[in-house]
Amino acid sequence: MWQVNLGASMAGSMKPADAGVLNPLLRKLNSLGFHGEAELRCLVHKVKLRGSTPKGEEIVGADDTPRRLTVLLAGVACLYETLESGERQIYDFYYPGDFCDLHRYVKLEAVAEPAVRALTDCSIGTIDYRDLDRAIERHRKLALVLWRATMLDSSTLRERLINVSQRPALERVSHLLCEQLHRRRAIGIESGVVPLTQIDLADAAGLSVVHINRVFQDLRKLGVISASGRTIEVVNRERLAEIANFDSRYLTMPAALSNWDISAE
Amino acid sequence: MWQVNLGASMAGSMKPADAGVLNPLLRKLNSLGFHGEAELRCLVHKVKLRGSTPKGEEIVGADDTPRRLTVLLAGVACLYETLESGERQIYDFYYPGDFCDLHRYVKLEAVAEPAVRALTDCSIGTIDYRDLDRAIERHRKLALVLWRATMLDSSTLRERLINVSQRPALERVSHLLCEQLHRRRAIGIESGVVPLTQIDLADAAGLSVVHINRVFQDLRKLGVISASGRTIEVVNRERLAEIANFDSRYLTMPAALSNWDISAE
DNA sequence: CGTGCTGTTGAGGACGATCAATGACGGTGG
DNA sequence: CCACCGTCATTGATCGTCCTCAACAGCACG
Repeated sequence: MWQVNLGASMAGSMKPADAGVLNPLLRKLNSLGFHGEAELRCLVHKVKLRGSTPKGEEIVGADDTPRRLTVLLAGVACLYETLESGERQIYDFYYPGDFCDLHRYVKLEAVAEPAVRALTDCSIGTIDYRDLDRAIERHRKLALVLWRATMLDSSTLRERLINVSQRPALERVSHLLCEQLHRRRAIGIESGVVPLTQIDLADAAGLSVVHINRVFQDLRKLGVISASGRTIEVVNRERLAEIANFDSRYLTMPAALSNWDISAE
Repeated sequence: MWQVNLGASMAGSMKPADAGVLNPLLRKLNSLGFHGEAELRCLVHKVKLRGSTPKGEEIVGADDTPRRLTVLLAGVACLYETLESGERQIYDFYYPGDFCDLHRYVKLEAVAEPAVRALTDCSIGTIDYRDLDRAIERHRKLALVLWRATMLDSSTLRERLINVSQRPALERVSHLLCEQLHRRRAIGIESGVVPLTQIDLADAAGLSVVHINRVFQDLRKLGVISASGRTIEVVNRERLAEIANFDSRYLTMPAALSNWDISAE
């Protein structure tokens, strides 16, 4: 774990080594409406890189007392909770640039909260709350931007509820796959591979693994996903989106900036 | 619609007429960790009372361009969405003091968003975004407080997802009822009456009305709810909570204040 | 005194869960 | 290189929860 040094360089022109690592975060902040070199640097400056977290490992525990914000920089993780019954419910997936535990920043106090776990090998960065506090103090718009980030999560969560509550299995799984593809594309990954297991999808869809598998057979028969071994690969996005009745709007934040731009800057 | 005048009086000592109306909001802000006369007055001052909204009426439309924040002052409302299939999914219930459309404040731009509808006769108040912006500017902690309010909504939403995704019907309905009782108690209503229809519960639980009805029969046989006609009344809370496996923690915000108290005041 | 909305009841059927094996793959250590 | 093990995927059979359709009853409203 070491402090990132951006030097005098700007985000976009960072030295390749650092730039590559933190780019997802910059991209994310941008998509949330946080532009401007000074502001960006102010926050990105404070990111401490933590080692990589192997697949299956916990990134944020349920009872951790939060002292810093976690940002996913590479890999795929999930927000989840394990119920008394032993079932795991996945609330959300995280991709590079996503904040893993923003919900704890405003809540504080170690109430049992959902945890975050690596679904593939991940690498993460952290920002101490103290640094975050100071950054917000300096650039008030940052509070709005982070708030917006949590509202995007809410939006995803609502969609997840619809998915689980209303859609039949085939549509449900398709929808989930569509979401993954869309989010990966948003961070520059064009491939149709979804690096999750059927188990992960089951826990997100609220279906049994067995049934997920049967749905996969159907999707293969429909020529939507590849029949190859382990890895899930979508080979026909259009068809998939049709089946899923997918509307990606819930995943993106409208570009318009808030009143805060006028009144609070 | 008229501007509330608190005069020189403080929140707690307002003239009965006004005090009664705005008390739920004050209570809510308090529970979110927003104390202090000046701060409270600053915001409450700006509330404009709107007439009462009859049961069934829409309070916030799906495509409304938001210009003001809506606060529920009396009655019960819900956040919902109507799907292509015609099904209604209820995401959350609102009780007096709750903000109905805080999610729009940070999102802006008229994307289709969930709407809010009155489930009983309601009365609401509004705060213009401009006033809200100014209040936040003056008392920075207010941004945190409102952010926290949205995070509480998220918490409820996660619980709703668990409910729909993992719990069998009897437990599911019981859980929903427990939540209503708990939230009503939090605003000072001790009665066991839940002023919702079976239809409302069905749309929140993701179950058919028919099945909800059957679950109700069971709950009556178990002596948990009254057998009387229309109104739903819980007569044995303990039993209900047992059945539901209810843990109310997701509904309340830990009292602890944020770092912002130190760094941003 | 109809007309709606909500609640109630019955019958039949579908979707998905559960249980129980088996297969395939990848990594590990001998 | 092979044997072993754990994880993940696959398949079959059975069962149960909940849905759908359909009809009717009750209360509340104008």
